[in-house]
Amino acid sequence: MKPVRTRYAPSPTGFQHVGNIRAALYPWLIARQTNGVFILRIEDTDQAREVEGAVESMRETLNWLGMDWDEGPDMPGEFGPYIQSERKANYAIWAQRMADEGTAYADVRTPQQLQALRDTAKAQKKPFLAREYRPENPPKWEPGMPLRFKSTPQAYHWHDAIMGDLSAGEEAVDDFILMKADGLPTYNFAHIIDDNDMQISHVIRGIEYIASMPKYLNLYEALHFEKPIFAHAPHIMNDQGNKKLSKRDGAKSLLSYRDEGILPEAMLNFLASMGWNDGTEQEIFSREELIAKFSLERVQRSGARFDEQRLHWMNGSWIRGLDINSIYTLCQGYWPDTAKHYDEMYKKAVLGLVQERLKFLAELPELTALFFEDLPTDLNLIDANKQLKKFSHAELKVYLEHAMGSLEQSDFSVEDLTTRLNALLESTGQKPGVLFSLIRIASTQAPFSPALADTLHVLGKERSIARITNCLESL
RNA sequence: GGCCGCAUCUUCUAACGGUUAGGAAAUCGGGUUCUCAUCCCGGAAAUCGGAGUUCGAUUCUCCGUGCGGUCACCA
Repeated sequence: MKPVRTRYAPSPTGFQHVGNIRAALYPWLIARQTNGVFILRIEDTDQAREVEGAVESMRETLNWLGMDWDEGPDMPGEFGPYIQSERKANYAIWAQRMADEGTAYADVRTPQQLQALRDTAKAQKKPFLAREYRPENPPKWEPGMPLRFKSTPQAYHWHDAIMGDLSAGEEAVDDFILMKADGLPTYNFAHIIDDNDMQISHVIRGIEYIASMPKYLNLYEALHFEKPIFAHAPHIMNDQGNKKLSKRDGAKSLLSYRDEGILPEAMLNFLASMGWNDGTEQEIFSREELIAKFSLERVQRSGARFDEQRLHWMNGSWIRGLDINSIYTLCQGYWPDTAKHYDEMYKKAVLGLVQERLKFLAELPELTALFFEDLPTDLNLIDANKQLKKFSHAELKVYLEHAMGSLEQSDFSVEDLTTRLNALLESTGQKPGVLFSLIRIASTQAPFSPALADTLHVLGKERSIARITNCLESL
């Protein structure tokens, strides 16, 4: 068995979104579970589409997710360089060899001429096959001229590790451009040369390449290259389910999910479980479990729709599993401005109360504002409350004053507060829905908050009493 | 349009040819001494259609239909 060597080979054309990165996740998982090698290769043969900073942002994305690579632009290996524009000499050698052998020919026709041919075929309702329009006396190929593969039409049956047994007729095999007029190879040529040079064992990529497989298979044979294992993963579709996820279609950068406070573990879990499961009812998988359990054979053959709600649920689940120190570290940078005057111990106490409510870290300010600043008294909260609106302000004031009497005696430990709150229920003869709502609103001025005794405890005696006094004055 | 592929609740999905078609998200109802959330209990919710093979089909075959991908000197 050949050593496992997989690769992720993005083009530096912009940020990485959910669709792209899943094409990196599968080969990474395969490499890691087999103690194989994961390679990062930059496919920058289309200079026109290149975007400044794209490589850096891609690197940042992979780092965030903890997807490390063993060979790449910044990790020299014995098969480098790992940037295609630096491998021109390699392609030139193979191009020359094919031209000499006659398995490729110079094609100096202009794009306009080619397009005219296609248009004619289309007008005649005939499929256009470049191999049916080979130039009669092509010039001898020289670097700088477009070079076109001279295919040998035949039908193919092949196996795909995800899609299963596939086949296509010979009409799917055609001549295609290997070298462009700018001296650079096309993807179709470069990736096959590189995969061979780099001894890639598994070519794992998106399903958009499946239509080209017959052509690639034909080229492998012309080159006498050994074929790797192929695996084509279905697309992740947009939330309407009608298109593959793409930047044009509004797909978000993966880094923007990081910025919103999605945990890398959750993102990895989510990405992997869209289109894959281990056959059990397990939904939450750690990085290690994913590495141990993932298999291409169990990847779904149909596209999956991107469901952000499910991502949030999964992220909340990961957040709940964190210990307080970890979550405190992660929350740096997400606190409301008003939190800057508070110490670590206080913030950790607050986190303890809101942790189970957090779906993503950027929600922190709205969930915790009440712990860091006194919100303006808002009697609407009382008037709109379905338990409290039945009472007059005067009646509520009596209850609240009564509660104050007891709270002023409290040491504000959770235990004492709980005892007192319960006692208050008896002495007023009131339901918790009324009494606790009243105290909660008076002391937080927030539409919702964590459990009452816990909240009062963290807020502290001085602050709680002051807020209730304030509310009392407004009633 | 040609070629290739896919098809289970709204969504992500499970189910050696034999199951009351399972789980999770979302949603609805109830409980956990207030709210929000967590947690627990419960409800509603699916095999695209038609033939065929078979004692028996979500599962195998064929035909429709729908959806996706692809037909560049882009990847």
